[in-house]
Amino acid sequence: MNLFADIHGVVLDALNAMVDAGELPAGLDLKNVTVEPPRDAAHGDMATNAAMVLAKPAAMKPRDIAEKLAARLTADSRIRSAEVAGPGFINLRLDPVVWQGVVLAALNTPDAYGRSTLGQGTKVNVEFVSANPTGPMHVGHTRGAVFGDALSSLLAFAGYDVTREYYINDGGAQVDVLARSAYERYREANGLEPEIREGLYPGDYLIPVGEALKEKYGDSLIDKPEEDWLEEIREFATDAMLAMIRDDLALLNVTMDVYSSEKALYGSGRIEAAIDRLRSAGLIYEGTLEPPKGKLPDDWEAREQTLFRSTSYGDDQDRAVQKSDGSWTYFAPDIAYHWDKIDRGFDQLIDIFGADHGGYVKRMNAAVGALSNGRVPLDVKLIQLVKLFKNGEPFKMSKRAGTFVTLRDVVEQAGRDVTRFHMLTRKNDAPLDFDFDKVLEQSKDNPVWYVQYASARVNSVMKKAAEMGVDTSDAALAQADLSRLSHPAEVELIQKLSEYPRLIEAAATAHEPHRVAFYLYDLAGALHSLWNRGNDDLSLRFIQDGDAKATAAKIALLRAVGVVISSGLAILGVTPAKEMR
RNA sequence: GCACCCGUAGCUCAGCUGGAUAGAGCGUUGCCCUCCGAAGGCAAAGGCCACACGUUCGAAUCGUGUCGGGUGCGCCA
Repeated sequence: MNLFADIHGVVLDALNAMVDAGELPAGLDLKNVTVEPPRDAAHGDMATNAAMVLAKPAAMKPRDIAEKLAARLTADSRIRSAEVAGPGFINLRLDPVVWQGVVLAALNTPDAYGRSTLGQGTKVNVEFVSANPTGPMHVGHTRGAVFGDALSSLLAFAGYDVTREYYINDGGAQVDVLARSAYERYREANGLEPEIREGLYPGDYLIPVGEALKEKYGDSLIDKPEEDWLEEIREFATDAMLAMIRDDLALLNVTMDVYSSEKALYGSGRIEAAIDRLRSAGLIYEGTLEPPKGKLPDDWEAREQTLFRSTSYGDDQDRAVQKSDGSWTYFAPDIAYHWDKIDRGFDQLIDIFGADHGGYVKRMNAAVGALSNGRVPLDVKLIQLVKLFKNGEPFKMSKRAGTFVTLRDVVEQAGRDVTRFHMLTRKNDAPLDFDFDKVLEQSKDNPVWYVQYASARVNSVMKKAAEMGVDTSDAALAQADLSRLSHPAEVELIQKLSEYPRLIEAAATAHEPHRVAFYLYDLAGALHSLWNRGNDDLSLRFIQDGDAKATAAKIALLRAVGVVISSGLAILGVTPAKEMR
């Protein structure tokens, strides 16, 4: 149930009826007609801009359209009044029964309220994290992981068929570095002094890998040339790192549907096939790139290489797919990988990158556009940095000193729910502050706590009501006399609930899960506000001593709020709190 | 030099893809609570939405330009 969509439908029907009656010309484009909540409550419950949008194409005065439309709208039983205001808005006041219907919808189908068919089963692939399998995940990955997972849940809730996918960058030189680093730890496990040279990964996390290697190979690889062990150790170490990454993701409750390997693309002919496809479209050529502008690398020299004509698809310059020595650039398998996703039948692709990879957005868009003939849209979401703080002081990280903060550190200190929620309290392309103390603070300026507190309050009152003999099952509450929820403060809360389905669709369309977090904060505020009014006005308390009917109605509202909070938190991957401690 | 992101209250940020008098938290200033419906409540002050043009009935939102901040910029991943 989406109230705004319903009323939007009423407006459209009325407009069509006006066309039939000759009050409006035929063939008008109605797509800009909207129904939205007004900013000012004095403007009623909803407003439509129909008259203003249609005035010009219909060659009529907005107020003339508005008057006629308003008259028709009031014929609908859900609309109590429709008045023309300002430049041509029509302000609608709804019958109270309509608001009661919102509560009922939440009670009748708690798992479905807010769900949308917007996606219509569109197959969407969300690729995220895709951290190099060379070490544990750090804070930066954490934000990307939470964002990707929440976006995926949001899209699924909005009716899309979502696949969560991780692209394993196991084909490049960095996994060789991993192998060499692991080899040193293997030597260490065999009682030798490890030589962690500059450029190798010094982290302790490879020590157990070295020990596991010793268990498997004994000392048989000691003092052997690299070509004898590199491949085996690389595979062994990559597997170990991937297992570690899976464990890290599990800490956040993130589960991927598909892991795709870059390495598996090599030698399979798929890279060649992807490039050939571009070539047959005339988008591959041999050429030399202009030297980079600005600071010129001192060892720069012009070389001919195989280039992708990404400028045909909006990129600033063409991009190399093959190095001058004939081997692939990292971009080539990326092209093949995205083609593979297109090939698997996805209708939409979403990539989630760190903001430092912003320079690759255009070329990926170019590649996907070319490979799918424009059929498959790619939306690349960039995730900005997370700045860590402790007690308001910047928390310094240094990879070299081994003091970089891992995902595990964050989750162990802040907790999964707090971490997840807080990571979504900022738009993805805005930098995020993460203060280990503040996120655990119990105060109104901590959104996590504020929303959880609302959830706990709902729970505690429900429990109390049940103890007093109120039947708090959804079925029983749905029978309550909801017309008793007539106080403006109560109606206001219901109106907030009515916006949820609309919010879901907007957030899903924009690929912005943070909107759900902000909405929940708002909703929690509305609940707390009503709660606080109960301090002064006893008639607004949820439990009305000696008035079972009033209590039932108020508990029904409270439960409906609980339903929406749980629903929204579920999208964010956060477990609602039952009590605060 | 070019591209992308950003510029909204003193601070940190929202702003529902173009709607009416631009919002929240913190901070500031007043009242109130301190009877566990505890971990605060109510209210006020605070804005040329960086700037300038343009599109539109209507712009924080869209376009162009300028200024300021961040990021990236041959074969590295």
